[in-house]
Amino acid sequence: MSGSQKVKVYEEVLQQVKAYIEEHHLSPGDKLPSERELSELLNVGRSSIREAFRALELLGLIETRRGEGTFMRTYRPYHMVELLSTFILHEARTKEELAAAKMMLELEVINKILPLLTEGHIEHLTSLVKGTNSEKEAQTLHHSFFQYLFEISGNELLNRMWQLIDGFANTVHDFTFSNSFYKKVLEEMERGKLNDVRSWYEKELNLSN
Amino acid sequence: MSGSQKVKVYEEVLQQVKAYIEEHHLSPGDKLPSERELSELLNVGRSSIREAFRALELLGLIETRRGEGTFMRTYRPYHMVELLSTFILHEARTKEELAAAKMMLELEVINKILPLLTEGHIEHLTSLVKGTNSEKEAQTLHHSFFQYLFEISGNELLNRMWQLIDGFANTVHDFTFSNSFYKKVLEEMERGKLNDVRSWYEKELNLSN
DNA sequence: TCTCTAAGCAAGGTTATTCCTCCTTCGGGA
DNA sequence: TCCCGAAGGAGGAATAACCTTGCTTAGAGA
Repeated sequence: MSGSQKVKVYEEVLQQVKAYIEEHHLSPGDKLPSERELSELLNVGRSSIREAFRALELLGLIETRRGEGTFMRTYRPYHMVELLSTFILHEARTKEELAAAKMMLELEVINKILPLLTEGHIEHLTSLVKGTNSEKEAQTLHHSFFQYLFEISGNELLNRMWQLIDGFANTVHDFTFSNSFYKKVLEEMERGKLNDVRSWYEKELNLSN
Repeated sequence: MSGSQKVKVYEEVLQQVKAYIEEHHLSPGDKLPSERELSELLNVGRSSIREAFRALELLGLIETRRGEGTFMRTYRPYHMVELLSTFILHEARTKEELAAAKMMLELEVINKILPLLTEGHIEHLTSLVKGTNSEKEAQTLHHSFFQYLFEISGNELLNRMWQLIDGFANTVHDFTFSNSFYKKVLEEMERGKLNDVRSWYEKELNLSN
């Protein structure tokens, strides 16, 4: 007969919690109602609340402290990404999609900050690159390099999208960029031109494949 | 006892499940042990198993079918991306950021499909644009125009991201593009050049501000 | 023999209860 | 004033109970 469109209670709870957060304008650090309170408020069992909370916790959106309560959290994808990594290593298609999204975001942020760049910015970035010699630090360099760019851009949304994608991408694939990549980017930044960065970027990707 | 045994049971279960999957070489479609079985096997309550399963389900790694069991699933990040996005967007959604993200995605998809374009694609897009005369249909045109491009690109992740941003953007602000915008885009597509699309795009945004 | 139906069973869905542990608070005594 | 301990609040966890769904199978009837 009619395909059971049954929405699970914990999914319903997720939506309700989301609505609650919006309604009360909760920000990171703010306290959510206790499991028992929510249980009564939404007329569902405490277990269902817990199932929803544990899912949100794994995503990194909330934090629950025993004896204290459950709190909003500034988003950190760390926990979830680590778990996912072991499951999705073999799916090539999503791997490519992740790489594409990552590249898009990183090229975009470079493009966006071009008009905002100051001497100080360039110096900071240069010192970042020059301070990195070992292979080990390469991934850290990449992250802090672009993190700095996103901070300059001031676009929180793009920044969060990037952090998420970057986390995933790094578990699936080792994006290692040669030191010269950053140097070239810096050179072009100083000239205010970025037309060729894309092609360099793509070359780097091929190298590390 | 050193007091705080910080690791929650459901987190332990996550690791055990991961180990089980690896040990038994489970692939998408394969069945996991039932909640009750796992509960006995790992010597934890069924609630804890459920908390772990619900978290995995939300991540998109497993699928549970009532009365049947729990099964491995081919990973699709889109489910989770959706939930995350609503939270992330809630934290950081200014009109400008949404517009920037939207523009980035739309320019990106144009760029990505350039090498893939055929005569048929161009014709389809042209007929879309020419068939739209009224202001009312403008938003629909924009959506179907780019939806078609994303389909050509085949990148599900970018498509998903765009749909989310587009949905949000449209609720916050009316992005209306003049008909000539699409014509220009099509012209440049045929030439295989896209350098100037960005500037047109930005002009359109200013017009509609 | 074939087919349809009803019973049984397995599995998830949901809730309620109970007990435990940890943290915060608050009040009394030194 | 300061310190300590009891009480209460909140999450952590286990367990039992009952429901719905879907599959399987045995049996009755055509």
